[in-house]
Amino acid sequence: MSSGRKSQGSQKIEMKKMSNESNLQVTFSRRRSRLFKKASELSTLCDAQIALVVFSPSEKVFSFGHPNIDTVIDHYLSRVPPQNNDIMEFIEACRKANVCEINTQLT
Amino acid sequence: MSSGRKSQGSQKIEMKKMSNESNLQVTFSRRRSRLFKKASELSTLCDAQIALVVFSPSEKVFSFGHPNIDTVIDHYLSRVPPQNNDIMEFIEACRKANVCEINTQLT
DNA sequence: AACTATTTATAAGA
DNA sequence: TTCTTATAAATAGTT
Repeated sequence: MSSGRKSQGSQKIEMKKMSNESNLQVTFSRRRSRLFKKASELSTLCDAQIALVVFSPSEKVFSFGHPNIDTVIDHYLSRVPPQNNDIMEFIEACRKANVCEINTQLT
Repeated sequence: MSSGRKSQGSQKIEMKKMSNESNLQVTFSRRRSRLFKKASELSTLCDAQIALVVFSPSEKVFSFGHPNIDTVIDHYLSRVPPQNNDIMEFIEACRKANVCEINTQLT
């Protein structure tokens, strides 16, 4: 006769790097997409600014931002050194323009 | 006598900004902490590089990074313009040193 | 902050 | 790889 249950359902797993490479790939793909979904929901429900960047073990990059990832990253980076706003603005302008007039005198 | 059920359990909610400010605060706090937990779990289980920044509606900032948020952000930013690596390296060096020798000749 | 009914996520197996 | 299934975790509303 049948062995009964087809599955034991979700089991707790140890919080350490998964050793089985195939399982790791599946888990990464599933958890990554759900993480981005949750980030998106949080930004929608609560109007929160969010930046999320994930690199896979194979260096593929996934990103999400609300309202825009670069704006949020700029916001985060510029928050750190308040005394350097001139330079931060210059750096942001460089990155946005994708070109850098490095001889410009700012000081 | 009692009205019976104490709760109807989790109800689906519309995916739009919550109108009730008090509910929004509670939901933001709960979902934010779970989002960071999930990000941390993903980085642990799959050894993925992750950067997560969240600004609350009141501008409080929360961040997480594995192995380090600045490393991941640098990685993300430098990835964008492959033709501008000299300038990107210069910009990163500026930010890390928290000072910028703006007259340096790179070209 | 704790409770609870329900929904969602999850891991393993098919 | 996609689907199923039993279990675990998250969630929204209430107290």
